[in-house]
Amino acid sequence: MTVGRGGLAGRVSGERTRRKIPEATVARLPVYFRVLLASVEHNTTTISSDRLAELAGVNAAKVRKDLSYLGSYGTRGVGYDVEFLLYQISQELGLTNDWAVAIVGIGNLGQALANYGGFSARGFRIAALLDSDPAKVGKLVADRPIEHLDELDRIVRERAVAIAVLAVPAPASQSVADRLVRAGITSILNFAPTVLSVPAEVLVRDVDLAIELQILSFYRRRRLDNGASTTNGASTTNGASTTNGAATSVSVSVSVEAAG
Amino acid sequence: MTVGRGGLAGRVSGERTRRKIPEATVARLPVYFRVLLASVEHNTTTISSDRLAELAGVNAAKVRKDLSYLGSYGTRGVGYDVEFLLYQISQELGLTNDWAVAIVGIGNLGQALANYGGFSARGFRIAALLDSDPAKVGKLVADRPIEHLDELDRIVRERAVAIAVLAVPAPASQSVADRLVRAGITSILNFAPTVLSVPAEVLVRDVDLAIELQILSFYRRRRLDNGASTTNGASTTNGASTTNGAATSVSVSVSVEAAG
DNA sequence: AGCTGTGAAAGAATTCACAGCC
DNA sequence: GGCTGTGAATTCTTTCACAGCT
Repeated sequence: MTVGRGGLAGRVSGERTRRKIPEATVARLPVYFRVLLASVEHNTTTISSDRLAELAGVNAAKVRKDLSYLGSYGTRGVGYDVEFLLYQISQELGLTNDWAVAIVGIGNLGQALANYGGFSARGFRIAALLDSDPAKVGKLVADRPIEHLDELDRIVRERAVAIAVLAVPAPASQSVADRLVRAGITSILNFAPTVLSVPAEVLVRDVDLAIELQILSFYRRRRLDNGASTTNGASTTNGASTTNGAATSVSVSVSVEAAG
Repeated sequence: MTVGRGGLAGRVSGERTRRKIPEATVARLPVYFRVLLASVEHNTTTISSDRLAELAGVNAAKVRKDLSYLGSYGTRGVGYDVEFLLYQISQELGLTNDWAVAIVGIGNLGQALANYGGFSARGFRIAALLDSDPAKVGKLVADRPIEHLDELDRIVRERAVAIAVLAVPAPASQSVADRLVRAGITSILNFAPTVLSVPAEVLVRDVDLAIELQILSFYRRRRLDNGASTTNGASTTNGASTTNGAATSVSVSVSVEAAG
């Protein structure tokens, strides 16, 4: 349990037996991670829960409680060591694993994701871009050729792909998901506005962009109705942090045949 | 309170005094809405909480409780009238308002959003595409010309834009947000991986795509650690529905100068 | 003096379970 | 018999407030 500060060096043993981290906390850890990443670039070596809370848009008690689940590595009177915190969080989120990710469906959204630099910076390596449109196969997106969906099995096996980002149109999403599962994928980030049915051992997380707009619309309407009272409703400034149940998804013009 | 079924006709009065809808419920209403929209296309006229729960990936008690906040419009022994429910929800979410939306930052993600048909289907009208890169101005995306960010004030005024979708790179996001606020925008859907600071009356909702992957990674790792016990962790099949605190954002290659 | 870590209190969300209506 | 609506019980999350270390 030493590992003071400095490099993100090896952890000591006895870490597997950590308490269960609440879901709400899990959802915030990536935000802290992002903020800490920015701080470390400004050569900040130490940060207080107050400051971190401000940057992340939450309150300080929450930050302390959240971080305490990682094991209470702060120093009273001082704060947290930024690098060590980063290490702790990346460890907890499994970002040290270098997950291979396949993006399936290279329409506008798929391209946007392929070009998004943030993934690699945060422990995810894009290992394949797949589409079922022959006209797209071979084209380069983010310096990588699009491959045909039929190659899925081989690619998953050879490149040890663990996570698939599903960015195909809604009507194709279930059948493509079925193929992903058969190929051995166990985690899917689903951007299609559908509820996928998959075996229990497969994790699915939904992101639906239209739903986000609808939620925004709800709170806007409520504000207007209530005569724009400032101290009301949810999420103001930054830390909106509204609980977002099942999220939505974008279908976007991607061509993936309704495979079977 | 008549308004039986059939057209989404006029509501009766006395609706402003409805109880406060919990945040968690607000986040799920759009999911129900999406599912109901699909059901109505299959000519389903009536739906039970059980069935709706299954389609939405949640449990039935939750569905009933959620819908009860809209006012208890189900029929015991029968279920809910699909069209009427759709009307109720769209009313509640303010989808009957036809909000004008501006997409700011027309990189890959901005384009993906512009081409996403789901918005208009759900009460949002894309009223402008803005970018600060002169090379992009005038180009057509989804049959609409990109306009220069400098036109913002005029466009917001003339087209009554209420909501902005911010899809610019992270470093530009705060300054662009400042401009949006000055132009009179009061709701922002932020895709940049930053915590924006805005006046209290402005609503911000964050979506960070990398964070979604990180959350997925956490649960995957935990499963593996625990020896893949099936009955554990969060979110299995469909209704992942993990609470998603402050979400993340994608920066994507969009060119918007750091205005200011 | 400053800031973490955490029990205990308060508040929200979920789930149970069943009375009540069709 | 089937299904809604909802209090009550339970579980999860947030917030408070302060003891305890540096």
